[in-house]
Amino acid sequence: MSHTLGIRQAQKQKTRQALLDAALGLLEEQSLSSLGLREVTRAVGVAPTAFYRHFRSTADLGVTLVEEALGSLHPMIRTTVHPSDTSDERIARAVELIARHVAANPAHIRFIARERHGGVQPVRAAIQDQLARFAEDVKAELAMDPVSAGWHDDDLLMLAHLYVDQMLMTASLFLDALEATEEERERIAQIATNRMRLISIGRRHWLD
Amino acid sequence: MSHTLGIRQAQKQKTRQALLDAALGLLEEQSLSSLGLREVTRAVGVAPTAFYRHFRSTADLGVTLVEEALGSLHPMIRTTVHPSDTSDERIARAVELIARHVAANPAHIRFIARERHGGVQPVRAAIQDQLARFAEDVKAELAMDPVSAGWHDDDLLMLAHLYVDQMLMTASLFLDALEATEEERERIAQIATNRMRLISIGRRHWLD
DNA sequence: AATTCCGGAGAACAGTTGTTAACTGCATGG
DNA sequence: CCATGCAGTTAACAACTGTTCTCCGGAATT
Repeated sequence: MSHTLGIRQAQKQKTRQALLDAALGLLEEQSLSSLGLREVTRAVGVAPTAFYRHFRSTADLGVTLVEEALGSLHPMIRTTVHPSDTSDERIARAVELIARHVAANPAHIRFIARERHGGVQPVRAAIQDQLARFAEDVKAELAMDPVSAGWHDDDLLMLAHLYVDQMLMTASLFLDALEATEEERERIAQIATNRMRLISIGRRHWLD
Repeated sequence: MSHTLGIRQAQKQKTRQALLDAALGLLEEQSLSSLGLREVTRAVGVAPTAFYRHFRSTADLGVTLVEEALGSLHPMIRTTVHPSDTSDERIARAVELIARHVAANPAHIRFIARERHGGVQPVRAAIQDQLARFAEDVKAELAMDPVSAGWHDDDLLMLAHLYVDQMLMTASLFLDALEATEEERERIAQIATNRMRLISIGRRHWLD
């Protein structure tokens, strides 16, 4: 099935990835709406015009970055929310997993948090789209849980979105604490855990 | 106490406000990190150099905008969260109030949501600072409620931050639906209400 | 082996940016 | 009434931007 692509397309994808990586790096200290295409090509060491061989504009590149950052995260989300063990265990696992993911891919997370409400409409739309898909995933997993018996479909989706937003908030908190001490990060993990716990408690008593 | 300032300082504050207003308008379709000072002065109809009489940089202007957008909101927050009537009544009142505030000041809210994780550090810091103060306000009001008896201080602050974040999320949702139909906005209000309700339920059963 | 394809380079374009310096006119305080 | 202060102007600066067109070299195709 997998066709080893010629050295031509290989080179193309290589510079394309270099452009994406360079852009992601530059976006740590600015927003996408101020990212110039020359800036990116300069960072890669390539002519400005080469940019057009890969992206129509920086906004287009941004949409690709959204895909790169969130596209492969769906399985991760599903297994995390999957109702297998205790609620508290699940929460602890989720917080731990978020902390690891942020530490491993800080630039991607920062990009998403920044551009979710950023100044470039297509990118905003792409992020909203991915987050909505996350919410659908979460909803599907929540529906399997016996706790969700008797719930309205709308309320289940509401809760799913609440969880997704919470995960992003948590990620953003860890992001700000990347340079901080171990104790500080532990404190943040504790707060994030308690937030999730409180929401889960609300969930259990929703139908009272 | 109030000293009517001379026609000199009056004119100065007038153009200063014009700069702020023009910037806020331009920021509806871009991020602060891409806002140029010439762009702003051009929109006002004033020489580029005049900008320096009022702000050191666009980042400086941004910090002022944060103050303008959030500075006067503290009393509003306190009275909204104040434990006077039923929890459900309080929530309905809060959602209604947020909807009105967003409809009345969309640009300010958009600016805050956008720059909260935006690319300009001083502005980010100013927003975080204001939000932290909101959380302190909310915590103080929550502490008055008998429901909060026996709560740890940390958990009370955790809940306060959760409420603050929730308000901003709700505001952002209303923002995206400004152009939408009345029914759509009503649907969003319903979802936001349910989110708050679920959190409040979690709060009531926190000490179980 | 000859030809086509195409990622990237190079140069040039009109227009933009932030910042500087020296100025002008008018409200202000003595 | 006159001298000072100061908001805003004008002009100029080097540096930067996105985009177009033309070209090159080497991989891909025939």
